[in-house]
Order: sequence, then C-alpha cells, then structure tokens
Amino acid sequence: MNVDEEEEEEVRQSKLNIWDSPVFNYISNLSPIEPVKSGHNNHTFSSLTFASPPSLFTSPQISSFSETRFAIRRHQFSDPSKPESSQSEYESKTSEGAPVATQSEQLECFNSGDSAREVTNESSTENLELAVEFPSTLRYDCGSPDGNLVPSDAVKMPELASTELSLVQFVADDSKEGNFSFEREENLRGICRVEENNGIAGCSWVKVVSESNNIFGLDSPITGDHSDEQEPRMVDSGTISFISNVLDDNLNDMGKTEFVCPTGSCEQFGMRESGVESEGIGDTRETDQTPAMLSSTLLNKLVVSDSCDLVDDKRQKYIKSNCKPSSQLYRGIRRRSLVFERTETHERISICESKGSSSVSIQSNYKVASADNDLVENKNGCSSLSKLPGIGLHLNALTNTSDETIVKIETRVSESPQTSTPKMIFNTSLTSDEVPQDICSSHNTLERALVPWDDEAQVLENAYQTSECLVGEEFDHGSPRKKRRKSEPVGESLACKRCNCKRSKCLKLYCECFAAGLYCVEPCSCQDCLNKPIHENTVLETRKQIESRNPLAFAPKVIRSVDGVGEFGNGFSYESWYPFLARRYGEDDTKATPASARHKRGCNCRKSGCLKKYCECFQGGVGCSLSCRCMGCKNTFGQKDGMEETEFDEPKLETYEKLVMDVSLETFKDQDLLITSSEISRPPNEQQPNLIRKILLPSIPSVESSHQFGNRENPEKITLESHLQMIPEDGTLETLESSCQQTRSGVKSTSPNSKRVSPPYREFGSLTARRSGRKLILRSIPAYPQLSTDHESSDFP
DNA sequence: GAGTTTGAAACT
DNA sequence: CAGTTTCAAACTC
Repeated sequence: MNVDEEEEEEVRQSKLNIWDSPVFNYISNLSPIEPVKSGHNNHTFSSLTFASPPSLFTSPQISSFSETRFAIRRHQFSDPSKPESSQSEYESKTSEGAPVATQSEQLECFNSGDSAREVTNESSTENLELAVEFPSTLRYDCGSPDGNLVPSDAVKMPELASTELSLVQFVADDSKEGNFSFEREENLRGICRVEENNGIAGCSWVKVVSESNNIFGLDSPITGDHSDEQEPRMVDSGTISFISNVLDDNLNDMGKTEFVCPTGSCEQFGMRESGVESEGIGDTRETDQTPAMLSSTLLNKLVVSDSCDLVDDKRQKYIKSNCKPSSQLYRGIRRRSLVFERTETHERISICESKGSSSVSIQSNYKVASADNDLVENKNGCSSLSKLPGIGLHLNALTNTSDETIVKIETRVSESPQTSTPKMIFNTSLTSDEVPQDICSSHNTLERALVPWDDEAQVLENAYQTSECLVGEEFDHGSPRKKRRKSEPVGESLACKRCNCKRSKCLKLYCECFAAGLYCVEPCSCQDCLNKPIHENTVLETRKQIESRNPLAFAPKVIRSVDGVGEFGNGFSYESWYPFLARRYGEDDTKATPASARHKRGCNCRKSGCLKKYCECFQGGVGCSLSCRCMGCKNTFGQKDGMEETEFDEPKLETYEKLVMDVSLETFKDQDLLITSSEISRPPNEQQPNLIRKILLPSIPSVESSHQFGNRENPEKITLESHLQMIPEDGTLETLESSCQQTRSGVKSTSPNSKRVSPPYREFGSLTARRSGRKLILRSIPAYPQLSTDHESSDFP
C-alpha cells in the first residue's frame, strides 16, 4: 500500500499542473482515482482506490448527472445477491492485478456514477461554490432506500476533503450496506467497456462520463457542456416533454410503461427504489434497459439536448423523495396533462400536481387512459419527471409548478447568472413556468407525478413533498376543491389546478383543468366530469370544436411573449433572457421587465379594478394593456392607462401580437411562419427593443437549443413526426413553431425579407404552455434567421 | 361552508 | 359584433 500510495501521490502531483483548478486539487487530494487513471499504476489499483470517488464531487449540475447514474446503479444494486459476488469478483481482480482493461473498468465502474460529477466539477467552478450543496445532494442519494453508501459518502465528503478516505473502510462499509459499490461496478461495466473499446487505458473521466451518458441514454450534457466549456445548456420544456414522450413511447413499445419521466432520468434516479416500483416489472431488466432505451431514444431522436438540467431537477426531487422515508409518501394529486395532439401514441404525460411528491413516476401499469392522447395523470406528485409538464403536460400545466421548483430555478440562475441562462430555461421548464409565479405550477417541476389514472392502488409515493404548491393546497383527494389556493401566487401553477365544475362536465373552458389542457384529477370536485382519460375521445372532440371556434382558445392567456417563455411553461422567464438579448442586441438590460407580458385578449373588468383575480390580467400577473376594456383599472402589474410597468409601445405590441396571431394561424395551415413585418425582418440589432423582447427572446432559446442539437445531433434525426402540434396560442404559438423549425433544420432564416419567429421551445416535441399547455406539434421548424446566425452562438450565454 | 360577486365563456 | 346567459372561480361572511 505504501508504495502504491506514493506512486499515486507522484502521479497526482504530476498532474497538478493539468488540474490546477481548485476543484481538481480538491479532487485529487480526495480521490485516489486519479492515479489510477493515469494508468501508471495498473497494478496499483486497489479496491481502496475506487471507493471514495463516488460521492465526492457533486456539483449541482454534476449531481444531476451523477444522480442520474446513481439511480441507475441503484436499480442495479437492488439486487442484493449481486453485491457480494461482484465484490468478490472485484477483490480477486484487484488482488491479482487485473489487466488494465479490467482495472479501468473497475475504476470506471466505481466512478462512473461519480465520474460525471467529477468531470462536471472540473468544468464548472460553480460547483465549488455549490459544494455546500453537495453534501445534501449526496445525502439524498444515499438516502436511497438501498443503500446508504452514497449518502454516507456524501456526508463524509466534506470531512474527507482533508482526510483521505480509507477505501478499505469504504469498501467495508459498502459491503455491509450491501450493495453499493459492487453492484455499481457491475452495472457500470457497460461504461467501462465503452471505454475499453475506445482504447483508453487510463480513463478519461470526461470521456467516461460522456460515454456513460451515452450508455445511459442521457444526453450528455456533460460532454456538450463541459467540452464546450460552459456553454449553457438549454433544455426546453418542450424538449423535455418531447423526450418524455419519446421515452414513454419507447417504454410502451417495450412494454414498460412505468417510467414517466420524460428524460428517463427518473428511472435513472432510481425512482423505483423509492418504493414506487411498479409491479410486475422486472427490476433489473428495466434498469438495464433503461439506459439503452434512453440512449436510443435520446440519441437517436436527439430529442434532448440537455437533459441535464432536467435531470437535475428531477434528481433533486428524486433525492428528496428518496431521502424521505417511504412512509412519507404523499399521494399526489393526480394530474394530467392532455396531450391532445398526439393521439397516435399513448404517451403519458405526467403532470404532477405539485403538491405531492414528486418523485415517483413509475407506474407500472399505467392505466392512463390517455391512451391515445397524451393525457397523463399523476396522482401524486408528479414525478418530476414526468413528461414535463410541458410535454405531456400541457404547456399550461407546466406553467404552474411548485414553488420549490421555482426556487430551484432561481437558485441556479443566481449561481450562474449569465451563463446559465439556458439552464435556467431548462430548469424552468422543468420546474415551472414562469418562474415567479408558478412554480407551483409546475411547470417545471411538475410535480405532478404520473399516476395511473384511476388506479389508486398505484398511488405513487413521493417521498418528497413538493412544497409550495402543495403548501397552498391540500393533499386530500377527498376534500373538495374548495380549498383553493388562495394563497397561491398569481401565477399559480396549472399543475395545481383543480376544478369544481358542476354543469360543464369539465369540457368547457370554464373548467380550468380543461382550459389548461389537463385532465381532471381526484382533487377536483367536479361533477359528471368527462375530462378524464377515460373519455379521451370526448375530450379531444370537444377540444377540437372549441378550437375550431377559436384556434387560440387553449392558448395561454397571458402572453409573456415577450418574455415569452415563461408563459409557455418553459420555465424561463423573460427576465432571465432579456439581459442576454439586450446585451446582444444592444438593448439596455434595465429595460427588461416582466411587465412586457400581456393578456392575450385583455380583460374586461368593471368592478374589480383589475386588482383581483377575477381579472385575468391580474391573475396572470401581468399589467393591463390597451387591449383591455377594463374600467377603473388599478392593476398593480401595470395599469391600462398608465401602463406603468409596461415598457413597450402598444403599437408595437399590437403589431407583434398581430403578427403572432397571423403566424399562428399560418402556422397551422402551413409550417413555416413568415413574419413579414418590416421590423421583424430587420437585423436583430436593429430591431426594436420591444420586438426583440417579444420576438427574439422567445426565439433565443430555440436558437440555443438548435445549437445544441445541431452540434450533437443530427437534426434530421429528430423525429418530430408529429412533432408537436402546436396549439396556437397567441404569440406563443408562433414562437414555438418557429423555434421548432429552427431546431430542425438548423435552418437559418429564410427569406431575406421575412424572418421567422422562433418558438421558444422548439425542439422538443411537445411544448407546454402555461395555461393552454398543449402539446405542440411541430411540423416544420422555421428557423429564426437571425438567431441562427453567428452571433447567436457566440454571444449567447 | 354557504352565499355572493365577478367576469370569462358560451350562446343567441 | 353586441347582448344575454351560463358558468365557475374568486371572494366574503
């Protein structure tokens, strides 16, 4: 040992140059892995070396990855028998001085889960800062029912920093615990193999990580992100949803319906372990397959570019859920998102009602009535993963997420203010829509977990409570809805929506659930409700009728367009993006304000002074605009007359809206949307701030995404088949579509004269809009010309 | 929890 | 498109 240690030390030092960063130093100090990787010490590999890594560095981001992997491991771990065998195997190898390949495998295996983290850490300095969080993260991981190693490790981490862990102890602990490392090893081998194939004796963690990602089907944000050095990842809710859909499809195809999570990260997170395991499904297989599925799905379809964020969110939720005792399961509110557009597949969308827990989305037999459409209901909290609200969720649903989610988002933002923008978006999308309001809503977080539609038995457990949304609301299914979330913020999440319809059968827009594109769930106290997966056909028909009357009927009422995204449930907020845009296009950052959002049609309040929720503008957290016909407007978000907070000119706004509308309509007919407006056609920098705000902003995300996709994926691969149909909403619609186009073709803008509006979330098949929350089917992806061009890539945060 | 108010949705 | 009715959320007590 001594010799080995010395060697390791040498190696370590030699590498210091390379790994100068504090993070690496820290890592190197802590983990013996490095030396091993170096490959110098093949024989030096001792089991000990391996042990520590896992929990060591988890950056928030990383953690997500790691967690994801962890989850996978857990699944694998679940098998009690394996641990020992694997352990013995491992030991024998070690003692014998396994061949390089073997060693590398082992290392990788051990670290694979963590490797991601570590790698990530390298890239991001944030991680260090976030280090504080690590412990918690780790703990959560540990918290998994199975094992505690991780957790323990995590906990120890801080301490370990100074002292090297004794791997031996670790191992011992693990063995006691049961299963941790060894199983992991076995499970992770796949990764190792990959590595071997690549001919890399020493492990390049990064590579390993990336590989592992591939293996697991994760999008490897890591690769992209890190390699690119911090290019922010963007994940659109739509993407997520799309992914989830795809995933679901795959699962369904495979006969595994359990996973709700769009990205599949849920699985990875070990959702099952949370105790939610679906019945009748093979544990290991699923676990094993999951990666493949994911990989195939994601990679092939390219749906997800950065699922990382998503993963993170999910992870967090997952973690939370896991951490809590199983007893703490909360029954989530079932929620459902309807994906009207996709009838072909039975996709489940999980929308969570936030309150509940999030986590588990596993359902074994997802009965979702959705069957055809994408409705999904979650009973419990949604697993965060479920399709994003966005996805499966309607945009609407997404929009509202739990507060927690929001919080998370915000946190991230704060962490990496600029660079993270994309992330923010991503997060948001996951978590909730407009950040501010809605987290509860879900939009992102969607805490609504999928829950089999009428199957109470399968109530998901969530260990985690989501909070805020929940806070306001009650979990009692039985309780009538009357307890509304008065406390909820203006933007309450759709996810939290519950109706109390008595005569409309929940098939009219009076019904909030229906209007939001959600199925009614238990918490609803509606009577004679037909807005359930069981009556899917009816729901769809009705919806069509309504849409035929008013194509934008299900569109979000509030157009944040400008900021746009928020509304869509992306989770990103105008505020988040604006600075970037402004910077890019020379607009003053200070101008960025949420106020730009407007109600689609404007309100018509007469008595409420636009100071109560009766007022849709107020309810939506936006100021009244010229389009409002309200009397005595006192809207604190912006009065119609004063337009205090409103920054943009009405005329422009109107123009924009008009354009949007036109575009939307056009889009419906056709794929491409061209905006002919002169303003739009102008070069970005020349555009009016407002326009930029309204139009460009939304597009940005898409651009980003397109970027990512472009790099990683082949646009062609994206099967948008149906891609998302968009349900037009005001501006949202167009935006979305356009973005979609972008993504797909990577097309640059089209004709010189016309520019296309890019939708915020394009890429992913489904978008969720806040209120309307529908899934959009993207047929063509209009490229947003300007964005697609150079500067976007370079400048974007 | 019941009743009232409110304004959007639906209808004419 | 305007007026009326219906509806359910928001609100009050």
